[in-house]
Amino acid sequence: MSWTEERVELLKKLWTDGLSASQIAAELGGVTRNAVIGKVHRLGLSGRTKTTRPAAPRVRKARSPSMPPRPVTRVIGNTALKLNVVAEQQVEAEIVPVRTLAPVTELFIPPEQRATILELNEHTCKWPIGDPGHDDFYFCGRRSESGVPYCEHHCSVAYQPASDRKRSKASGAN
DNA sequence: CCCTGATTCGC
DNA sequence: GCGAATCAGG
Repeated sequence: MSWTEERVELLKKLWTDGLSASQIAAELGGVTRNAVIGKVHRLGLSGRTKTTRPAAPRVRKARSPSMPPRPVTRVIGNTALKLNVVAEQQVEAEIVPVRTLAPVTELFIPPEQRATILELNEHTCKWPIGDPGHDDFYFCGRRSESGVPYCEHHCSVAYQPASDRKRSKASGAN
């Protein structure tokens, strides 16, 4: 493929939007990221304005490698009641499908990095994108550390500290 | 190993 | 001008 005026314009737009060379290459199709970078230099676009994020989004590591973070069930008073309390909450959790995280601005995932559920494995990010049941539903599918369910970006989203989320203060005690 | 952009150099 | 190969870095 050649650098038509259209493709150059799209390249300029995506580059100044802060997409990486490989993402742009995927978007354009028919070119490699090397080609994109080469073109960017020839156009004199290199050295993006400071809006560029540091390569990969830095994230804190998932705490315990084996055990995913989980809301702690606090037991006040007679700890002998603990098991019952947990059991009740689990039952409730099954019938109340809620994602309480605040809406997140999704990354742009190039189409060829996206994964269907059948393509997920221990090395792929399992972050769902879109609505299940719609045909535009897919999973992030980027590389994740072995055994870690999400890529770096979605780890940082999934394990976002509670202090960063919108707080819904429970009014009454209980 | 995954990724990033930068540079070189034969075509 | 183009882009694969390579380099340097996170």
